[in-house]
Amino acid sequence: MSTAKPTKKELEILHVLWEKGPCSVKNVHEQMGGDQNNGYTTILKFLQIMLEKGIVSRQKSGKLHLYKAIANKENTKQQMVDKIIDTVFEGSASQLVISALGNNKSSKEELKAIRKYLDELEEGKQ
Amino acid sequence: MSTAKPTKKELEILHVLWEKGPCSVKNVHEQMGGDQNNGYTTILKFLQIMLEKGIVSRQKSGKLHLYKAIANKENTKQQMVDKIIDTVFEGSASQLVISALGNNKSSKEELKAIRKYLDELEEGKQ
DNA sequence: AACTACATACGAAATATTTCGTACAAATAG
DNA sequence: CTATTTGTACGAAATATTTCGTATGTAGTT
Repeated sequence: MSTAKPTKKELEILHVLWEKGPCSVKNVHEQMGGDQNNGYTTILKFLQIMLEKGIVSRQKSGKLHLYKAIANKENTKQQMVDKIIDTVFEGSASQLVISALGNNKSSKEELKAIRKYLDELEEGKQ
Repeated sequence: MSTAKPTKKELEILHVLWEKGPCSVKNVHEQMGGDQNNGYTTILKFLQIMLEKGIVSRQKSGKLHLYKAIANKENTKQQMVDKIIDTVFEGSASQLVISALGNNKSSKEELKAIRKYLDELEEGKQ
């Protein structure tokens, strides 16, 4: 149906685009820590590949290109979670949830938020 | 610290080993749908690679080898979930949980199980 | 002994992902 | 005008993942 799953590096780039909105290659490169972490043309190449794959769109702005994520953050995350439920948890979302909470790092506030969300879900099911 | 993250195919194989316990190459191959899906030597090669990487151990049994997963299912899943929380959900487990339940496919029973788990967790926090 | 059945080992091809060098184009500074 | 700066395009190398062909070894059969 929708966009192919991003690779690890593509996901990093998407995070920048989600966070900052449309970016030039330079913007993305800097946001990702500059030459310390990636060559400039590496990022450029990725954005070009992602353009081909339909993961991002672009638009000329003066002499440079601004790249924009096509898929939104929520959908993409949703897809990735659905996939992990499928490949790792044999289709059981609750197993994933339990595993997610299993590291015991969630604060009381977080647990509360989840409970609230459960309430809303169950109301919806009536 | 622990085992390197398994690749997609390695994970498939691990699932078989977790499910069935120690297996011969043939067992794994068959469990994964036989020649329909993978050549016999493909599975063999993977098990050998996984042996090198320390993901599985093996033991001679008569003239064949029995391969056994070293990392257990729970730890491995836990690691993968922790990683996704980190790379995709910026460290927030509750965001992942909400996303996991967001596809609305969870049954009432599943939701109930989660609620119960939350109860246990919170008791533990007192 | 030769044949077959069932195993393992090894090397290498096919594909996907990641990285970057080099060439080229346009605008601007000296 | 030449040099520099700032940008894109392209090709190809490096690495990781996936797949399988071929060689070889060991029992058991005929």
